[in-house]
Amino acid sequence: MDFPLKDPLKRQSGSGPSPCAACTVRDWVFCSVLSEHELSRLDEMATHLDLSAKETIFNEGDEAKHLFNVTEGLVKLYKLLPDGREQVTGFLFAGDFLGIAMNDTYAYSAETTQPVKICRFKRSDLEQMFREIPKLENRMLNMATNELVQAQDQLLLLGRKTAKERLCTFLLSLSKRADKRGDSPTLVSVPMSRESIGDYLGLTTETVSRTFSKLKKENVLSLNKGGIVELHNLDDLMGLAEDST
Amino acid sequence: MDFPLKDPLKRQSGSGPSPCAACTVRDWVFCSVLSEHELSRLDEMATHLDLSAKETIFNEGDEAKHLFNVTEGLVKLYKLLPDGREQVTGFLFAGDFLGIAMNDTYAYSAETTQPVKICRFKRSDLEQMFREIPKLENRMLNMATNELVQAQDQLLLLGRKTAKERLCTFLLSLSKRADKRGDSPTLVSVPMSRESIGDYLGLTTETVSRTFSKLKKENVLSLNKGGIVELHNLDDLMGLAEDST
DNA sequence: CGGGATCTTGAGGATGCTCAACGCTAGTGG
DNA sequence: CCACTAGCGTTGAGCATCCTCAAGATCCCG
Repeated sequence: MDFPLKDPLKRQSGSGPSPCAACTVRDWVFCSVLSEHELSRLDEMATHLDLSAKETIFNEGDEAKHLFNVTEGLVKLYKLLPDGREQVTGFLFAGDFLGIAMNDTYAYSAETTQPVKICRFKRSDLEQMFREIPKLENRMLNMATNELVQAQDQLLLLGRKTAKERLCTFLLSLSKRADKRGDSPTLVSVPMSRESIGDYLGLTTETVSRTFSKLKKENVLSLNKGGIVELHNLDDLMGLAEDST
Repeated sequence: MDFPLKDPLKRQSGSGPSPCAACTVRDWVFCSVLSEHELSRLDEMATHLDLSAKETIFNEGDEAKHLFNVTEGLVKLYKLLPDGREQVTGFLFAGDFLGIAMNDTYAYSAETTQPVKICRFKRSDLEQMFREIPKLENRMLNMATNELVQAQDQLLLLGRKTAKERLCTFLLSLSKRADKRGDSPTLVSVPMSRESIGDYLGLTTETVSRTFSKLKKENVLSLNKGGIVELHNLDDLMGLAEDST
């Protein structure tokens, strides 16, 4: 186990005195239920970190001392089998919370895929805050519930969908997220590698690439510059995501 | 959508005046954090139901009015694709809680596999109780967290494991549950059909059956009468569950 | 003891994987 | 500013695992 964040001060982001108040993703995250006063207390607890691409945030099995909030960039969560096979359990974008699925140790590894800005909290600090602010605990339960629903959708995908259905489902979910952020739902940024997509969808790099090509040929999408995928018809895509016949 | 439990009184179990106090699974479920007084209040909220095999408890998309506690039998949770493909997201045994993964509507369907005894609570009643008893909400968050960890293990299984590894992982989890209940971890009851196992593991009935036969031939297990599987060596099985080479 | 459902086994086939080569692109350093 | 290169993406051929379809065996319940 390595502890890449052992000396966080060196890498702390140089933001102002109260980063939380200026946080661009504040309304999307669990902070949204807090008052100004509570927020400033959260501020004191938070360590703000800047990470570059391909850095390990923590490893599966590490003692779960921290919780995180991603404020910028892309984080990959994954589990490994002894022989190296990898299953990506999720991608975290700006505004996503990290650290729900765990007891005393992390149940998966977390690694940056792109440069990332992240707020780190001591677990004990947050748990103390939960006890004092019940609505915060309630918010956490809600978030856990949502994650569980998502995980179950992913079980259906991995257990029963074809390669084409899997990729269409994935693109659709990226589209929905983009829409929620206020970005275009048809010009979607796909910032992760083919390999990571494969590890998320239970496929190989090659099958992901081939399936992209097939969808391009069928005029479902275009592959633009800079990892931008243009989705030609979201309704069609929704059909393809559930039943590719 | 059908509502098979519309007239619960007809089917209420004939237990004594305070079934919760006599509940055989009490210590395993969320009730365990409650005092005697709180428990009797829970009693008043609960409806105790007896169901036979293959009954629908609720369907995916139904308004989530109730939460449940299974006290006896076996419940199957599943999701369907439009063309009928099925993914089982979990099996619930005595002591398991039902209703975590949902917001306003159920995210999956629930159906009895064997005759089942179940306690039903109105969601609004329980939520009121959560507000009054924070440790209950905390317990729910814990349970949700555990389910999430399990779901992620299942993602790894469905995305990256071979048929043999999947079946061994499944048998091992049944063995662990049996052990926790105080039953033998090597003489494990497998009360669900090959088809349900397949729908849980992302395989077909035939592949499940063939894989059982293969494991039998390799002397990993025996298939005894009455759906009892004898596991010959749990350590070997743990190896096979992660790496079948 | 009979019969329907479940389980097992077999043969053939399809989807997705492996191995391999090639093309593209972005980042680097001259 | 451009050429180089390493990593990533694409495409192809052959193959393995698991699926489909089908028939028989077994179990369990009435």
